Amino acid sequence: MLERHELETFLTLAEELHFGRTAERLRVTTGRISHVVKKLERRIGAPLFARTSRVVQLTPIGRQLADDLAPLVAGMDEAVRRAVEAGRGVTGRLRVAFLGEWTAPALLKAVALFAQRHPDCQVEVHEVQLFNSRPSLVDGSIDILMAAYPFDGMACGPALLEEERVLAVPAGHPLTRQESVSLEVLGDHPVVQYPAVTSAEFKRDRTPEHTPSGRPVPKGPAGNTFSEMLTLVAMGRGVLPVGEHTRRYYPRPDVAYVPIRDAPPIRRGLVWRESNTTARVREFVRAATDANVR
Amino acid sequence: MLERHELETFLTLAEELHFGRTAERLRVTTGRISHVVKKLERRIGAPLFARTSRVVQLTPIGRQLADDLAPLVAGMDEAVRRAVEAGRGVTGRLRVAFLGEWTAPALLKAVALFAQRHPDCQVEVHEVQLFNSRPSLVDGSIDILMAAYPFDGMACGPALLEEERVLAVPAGHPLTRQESVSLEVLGDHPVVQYPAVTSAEFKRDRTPEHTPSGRPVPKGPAGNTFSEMLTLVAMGRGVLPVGEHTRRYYPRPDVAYVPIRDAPPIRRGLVWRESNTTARVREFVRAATDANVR
DNA sequence: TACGATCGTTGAGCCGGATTCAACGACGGG
DNA sequence: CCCGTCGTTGAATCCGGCTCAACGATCGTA
Repeated sequence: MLERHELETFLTLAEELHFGRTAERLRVTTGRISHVVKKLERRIGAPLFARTSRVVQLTPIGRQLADDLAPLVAGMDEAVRRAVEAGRGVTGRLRVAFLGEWTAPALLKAVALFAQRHPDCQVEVHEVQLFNSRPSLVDGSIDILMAAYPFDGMACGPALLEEERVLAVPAGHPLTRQESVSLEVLGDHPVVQYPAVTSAEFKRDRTPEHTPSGRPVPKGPAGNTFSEMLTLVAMGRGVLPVGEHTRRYYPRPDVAYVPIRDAPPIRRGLVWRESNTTARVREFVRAATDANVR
Repeated sequence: MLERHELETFLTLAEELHFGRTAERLRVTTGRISHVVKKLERRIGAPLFARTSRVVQLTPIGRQLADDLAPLVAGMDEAVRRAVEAGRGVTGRLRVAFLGEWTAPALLKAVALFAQRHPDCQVEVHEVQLFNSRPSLVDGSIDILMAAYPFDGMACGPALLEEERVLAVPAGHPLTRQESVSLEVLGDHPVVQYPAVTSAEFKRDRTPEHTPSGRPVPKGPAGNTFSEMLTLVAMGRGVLPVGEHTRRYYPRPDVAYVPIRDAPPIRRGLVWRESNTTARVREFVRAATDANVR
């Protein structure tokens, strides 16, 4: 296998047939060209160029080699160019998705800014559900997802949305008489569980196994979708800490919400497959940050 | 354009999917692999491998690049291999030729030894004439020629045959009464000239323009072939210094030969195009030397 | 014919990047 | 919980890519 500089030197000299011009094109000295060609010829075992101080020409072996190598080198350049375009270029297509329609506005602001900055890159906006959000990222059917943190095993950008947590309880539940509750109350009621497809880390964040003081939290039944989980709450099968947006976006007469005073806010932002960290993705995250963080 | 070590590192890792084995195969440390891959990824602008400390896999961009590059690199290796085979290998076909049948035995001894040493290389023996000897070498229709020195612009091996010079004169010429003559006598008689196709250096060696003492040598007519030149001598149009083999191989009753006492011997050996210095050629020259020089 | 201009060659020497080395962090399994 | 396996990281080292300057060969020109 030849070194890059050997390939470049040989092919350029084969094209120019002149040491001076070859050296100039490659930004080196003629001495370098001479050395490299000589070493190549020693390696091949025969002269590649027939040269006097007046004229340089390819020998038959040299011509054969040049004809063989030129298209291969061009192909390599093209392959690398394509890879760089895929990785560094901000063109082509970018598929972004949201999970829960109430997060769509923030995503659309990001899309607008990104589209303005990169008119050559086509953006598709999709919606995914809880059950297919991770598979969509893993199989590449979407590039970026606006989702709630934590989102295990994915790269994530800065938080774009924050909201306080509230406790969903059945309408008329005794807790509704309080202004706010502490996380400690989770030790006193079964807590509805997220479905198995969500990550352990996510579940620990939303439905902890212990209260701040260390008491175990009784596990209630699990739902397959968020609506199903709220229905379980309405049925009196348990309580569920949720974001306060739920008040507005899931208005149900059979469920009431009580602020949780000592829980950190829920953060949301963009997540994507680590191995899909292309310039497109980085640029979209930057646009989302610029558009949503004042 | 990627460096050779980048190509090798990337493709080997894409094959092994394991830093340790890749490092072992390439005889470097794993740190090196890590550095090179990281630099490549910085250049491409996106991850090429998705790696944890347990598993290494290609990203889509990495797979695309590997699939693109692998056949090109294989093609380059193959092209270089072919060139090395043409330059360094002693196989294929070698065309050797003699000029003047009396030199054939020395050439055939060389052919025999070469064929014994390199049974995989087919040798063809041809005969050329004065007028087409140089063109045959230049256009590649023969690789090596057994010829008299000097042979301008060609590479040559060690002298294989030496012979004393004699002066060809018309039968009954006054010089035939002498045991030997000096080169000085060339100043006293027209000298038959070699044809224009022969090189200036060769003509200076055979038909000098000045005697050793500096007197000019009168130029006689030129012949197109050696027989023609001897005929001019027979016709009394001039004299001609020749090798003593002429006595035996051109026995003519109308030409006599007188030894020249102060001329260096005529040397013959193998000549070939400088740009055709392949291993085949070098090996044939070596065989010829071994077979003919005691 | 001597001179200058143009070109490729050569060998010594310098410098930067290729490579190593050793310490470190991450992850799974017994 | 510790240990073994793996990949990462940054400083140190060293080799080879490259320059530089002198040289030789060749051709046009005064």
